Amino acid sequence: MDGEDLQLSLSLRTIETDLQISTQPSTSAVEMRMNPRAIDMNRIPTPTPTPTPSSFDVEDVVSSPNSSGGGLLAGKRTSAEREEKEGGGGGGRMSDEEEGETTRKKLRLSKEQSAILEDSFKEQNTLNPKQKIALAKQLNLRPRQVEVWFQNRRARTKLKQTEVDCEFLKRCCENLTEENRRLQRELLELRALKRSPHFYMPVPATTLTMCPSCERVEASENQTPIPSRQQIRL
DNA sequence: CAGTTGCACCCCTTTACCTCA
DNA sequence: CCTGAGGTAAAGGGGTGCAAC
Repeated sequence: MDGEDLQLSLSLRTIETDLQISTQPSTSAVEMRMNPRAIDMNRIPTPTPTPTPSSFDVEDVVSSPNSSGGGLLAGKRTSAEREEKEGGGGGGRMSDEEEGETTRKKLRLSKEQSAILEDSFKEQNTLNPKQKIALAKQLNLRPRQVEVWFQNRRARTKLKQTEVDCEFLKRCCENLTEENRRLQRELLELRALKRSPHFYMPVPATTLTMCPSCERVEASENQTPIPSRQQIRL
């Protein structure tokens, strides 16, 4: 599935779930029960009287007049986001009064939102701007939130993969250590055998060659009584 | 054509908040 | 009820690619 297809499927899902979302409270009743203080940060902060769910999208999309095709918005600091920040949303310190109203609260994405994001991530772990906007609209989140979620998700994936790789290398290391111990033991045994007076007696004109893969010692006729370098070095 | 600038995007690290044992 | 640990949304900084000038 290429980007365009994903885009189409996302758009379709947007339409589908828009219908569902519109009939559902954005903060689940369960969440509110669990945390009565919870503010519904999943909703776009819209000026009070007439909440228009899609109004932010319009502003966001037009926010970057310079953007050429690939970069409608998101990324580091779009003008819309800067405005958002300066308007009091973001990191900078502000008065207590302001804080009470506009401080970014740590939101918890609803299970439904997380599930949809996960599904999208499974399809594609990066989003183009259009997909991001569509997904944001579908989830009733800001595009920047979707983008951040994908960034964090990629980071989590990478961390997990690193852990798996680390575990694999650890096992390799253990196996090699064990193999090393085994070879050391074998070496000692062979040295002891070499010191034994009967070592050369039974097979005077024969040398011992060990196959490194099957670890079998094979006796073979040899013209020279002295083993070559390729043969076992004791 | 090379250099500069602005923008968008990504990754990484850190911070701040939330949840749970 | 308090607290520390773990999870995670979000911020901030640095690097890179691209288009316009």
